[in-house]
Amino acid sequence: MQVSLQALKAFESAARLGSFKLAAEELSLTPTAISHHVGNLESRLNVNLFHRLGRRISLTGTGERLAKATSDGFRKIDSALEEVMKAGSAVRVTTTSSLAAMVLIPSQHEFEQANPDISLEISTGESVDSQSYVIPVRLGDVSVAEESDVIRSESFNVFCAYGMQPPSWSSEPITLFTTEWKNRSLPAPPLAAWLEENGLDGSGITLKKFDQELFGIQQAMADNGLVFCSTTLTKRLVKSKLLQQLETRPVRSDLCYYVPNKASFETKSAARFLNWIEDILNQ
Amino acid sequence: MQVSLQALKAFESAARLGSFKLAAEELSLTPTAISHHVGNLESRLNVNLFHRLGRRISLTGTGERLAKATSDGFRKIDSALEEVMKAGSAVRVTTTSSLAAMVLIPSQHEFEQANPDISLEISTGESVDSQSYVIPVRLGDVSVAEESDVIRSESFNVFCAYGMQPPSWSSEPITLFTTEWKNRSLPAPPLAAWLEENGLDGSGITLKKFDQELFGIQQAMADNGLVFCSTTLTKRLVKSKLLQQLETRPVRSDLCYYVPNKASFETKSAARFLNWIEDILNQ
DNA sequence: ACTTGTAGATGAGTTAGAATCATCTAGAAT
DNA sequence: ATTCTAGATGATTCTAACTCATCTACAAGT
Repeated sequence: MQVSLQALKAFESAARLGSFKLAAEELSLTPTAISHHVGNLESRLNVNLFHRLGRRISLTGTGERLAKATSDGFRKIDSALEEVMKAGSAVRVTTTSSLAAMVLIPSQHEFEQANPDISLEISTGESVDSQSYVIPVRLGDVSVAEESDVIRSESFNVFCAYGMQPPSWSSEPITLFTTEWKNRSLPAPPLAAWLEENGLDGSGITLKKFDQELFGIQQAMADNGLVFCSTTLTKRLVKSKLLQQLETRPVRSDLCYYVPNKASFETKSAARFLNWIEDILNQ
Repeated sequence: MQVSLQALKAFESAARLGSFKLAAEELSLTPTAISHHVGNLESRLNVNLFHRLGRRISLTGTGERLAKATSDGFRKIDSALEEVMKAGSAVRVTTTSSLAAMVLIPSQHEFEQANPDISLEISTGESVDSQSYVIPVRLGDVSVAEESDVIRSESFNVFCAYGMQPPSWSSEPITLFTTEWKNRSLPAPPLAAWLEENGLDGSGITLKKFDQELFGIQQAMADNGLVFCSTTLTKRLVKSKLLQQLETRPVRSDLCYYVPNKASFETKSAARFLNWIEDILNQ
């Protein structure tokens, strides 16, 4: 290349700010460096870019044209770069309220401790800014998700508050919280399969339904009944003795957590997050 | 600055060409340098820009986005630069047919000998590409042109072919070529003033008019008569003994050659040309 | 008119980082 | 299996970018 890009950057800055001194400050250089760069540029192009009126400078016509183009060009490059840098330094995740509240947010601090250079942002609901660079962790049908995108297949079981006496299924009346998704295309929690697996007929059970697993789990923790829900969401609560799993056998469901196009996330931060969450969810 | 512009340029080139090797050729570097630059960029941004499939590379999504923006940005800068460089290495001049044919073109070679780094392009008529960077040398009214833009005030006199006997104004019938500009707003050649200055009454003179001085001068050189015209145009012909000036007194006119906004031409080439032509025209 | 301060130019000297070289690896072609 | 090509990696070299020291020109106080 004929002229150096740094010289152009120096010129662009000086042109925009109307001063070598200010340009030097902006680029963390000395005014001398700017002067050299601009001089170099002018002699290579055989054109005066600035009028020198003693110690005051002003753009020539040619200078103005060049400045406009370089400013536009560098601005374009800078903004793209900023985008990419944002993507590299932070991981943004959207997911369901339940996974966020029960798993991600409680573990957020731990992740950031282990990865001090990455800031983790967790949000729920539809991502407002439908930017790329946001990692969606979705709950969906295993048959719909790409196999390689799945990070956790869901099993279901029944849980109660920690330290409670597990109920005798036949005698007492039992309140069981479960979930009915707003989104009807999602497979329902496999309650029937679970009853069968555990030889129960479900008589004496009063079902109460929420549209998010989160709420049922909270009810169970408050000892207002049992909850039939995902083992993924409860693992942490069981470990920290806020919830206990009944001595029943869990059943697999058709639900899974998956990240669409998991392999398409190129940042090292994203890769670290994805490895981490897969570890967390699968023990 | 966080990332170096040269690294971006290397990346842009590699992305566009799909190969480090080709990028290296384009930028006159070694493939190693490209590899280092891209690697550096990736680690600074914490993002993979290329998939490495063995010895084949392909852009990641992020890489593609960044490549698009950088390509656009650099292209913009490059094209502006090219414009400016063209302006710096060549001088383009438009002027009247007469000045071009009688003065500029005959001296063109001399100018290029003296300024081997500058190529001089001369054209006549309206400049088709009304680009800036073209220097118009106009013939006009001194009272219209800015004083500082004037490069030559016109004087008029009568000329004949070299070696001819100057006519005796009273006895013989005389053919005198003169000019009537197509553009009627231009001051006419000061023939009346010239006759008065030289104590002649004009009887016995047959006037023939062209719309360009050029033609009258050619007629005179072909010894078909005398020509009343600009001393500027004929100076060279007189010096090279193709034309001779009569022993009459020249008269000043309101015409002049001028370059609109002469001071606005910032290239060194333009400045050299303007100095040179001013020298030529004023001896 | 004489300081004083500021912005930039200029030339010499220093140094960071950019490029190369040497070496290595993986895949493609023969 | 061998060879060839494209790229990665690490050590070394070297250029050009930056700074420092010095100088000039102008502007604003005093």
